[in-house]
Amino acid sequence: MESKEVTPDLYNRRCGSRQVLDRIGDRWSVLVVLTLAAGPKRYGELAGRIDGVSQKMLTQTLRGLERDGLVTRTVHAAVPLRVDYELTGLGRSLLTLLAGLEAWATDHLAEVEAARLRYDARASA
Amino acid sequence: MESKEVTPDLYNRRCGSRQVLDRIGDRWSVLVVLTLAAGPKRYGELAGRIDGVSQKMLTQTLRGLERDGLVTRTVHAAVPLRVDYELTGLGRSLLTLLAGLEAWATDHLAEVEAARLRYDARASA
DNA sequence: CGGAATCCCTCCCGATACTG
DNA sequence: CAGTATCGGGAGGGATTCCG
Repeated sequence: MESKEVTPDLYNRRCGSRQVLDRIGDRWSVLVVLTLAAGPKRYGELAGRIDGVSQKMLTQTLRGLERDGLVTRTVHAAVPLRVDYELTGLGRSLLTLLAGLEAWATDHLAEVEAARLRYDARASA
Repeated sequence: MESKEVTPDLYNRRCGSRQVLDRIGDRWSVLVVLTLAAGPKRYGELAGRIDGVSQKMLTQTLRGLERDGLVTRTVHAAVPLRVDYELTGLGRSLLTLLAGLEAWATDHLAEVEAARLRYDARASA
């Protein structure tokens, strides 16, 4: 039998918690979840809001989030077709943390950029 | 002049905050920072602790973190060579958030896995 | 011990075209 | 409008070898 109750080990690549982290680490997942923070959005709205994402990656990301129970996908049988995506309770619980990351990125952007300049100056010296 | 105070837009791929998020989103960066939470660690200690990371990726990740001002690299001129890595103040400020992610991954692992089973069952039906 | 450099291959992702 | 299918380039990342 495979190990199980050995304290979820993020550092073990076979541990599920590592896989969860991998999804969070996905470039687009974070942006999609944050975009859905304000409420349900249509596919096209997401595509328009998130700069640089291809339709393929957006679909793939949404499927992954849906599979993990973070978003729901609702098809409205109309013409033209309409599909809404919305955060689940689980998704919203993650949203809190991701919003924290967004805030951190914004708040410390200047420090990070300053550090980069310093580092690059040294490297070229 | 380039724009500046226009509210950093995470969704714009050219915005620096997006680049910061990309680094956070890096698979190994998160694990390295979390590993350094307990205090300074040698290169070899990091390599041994983080399952699945190659020496190349570990070095590359550490360079990136150092460049962004999240960790410091200290060389002790001894034989054999000894190099310590340690979180900076900036790194520790991020650590708080990452620890939150780790906790989330652990706490909601079961829910995510359950959601996956449900999704996969539907998909194959 | 802690890297740097090289080779090489996978698979991520974007662009395009087609379907319901 | 909201996808699926397919193809191809390129970067990411592993294994190996050599250096200080």
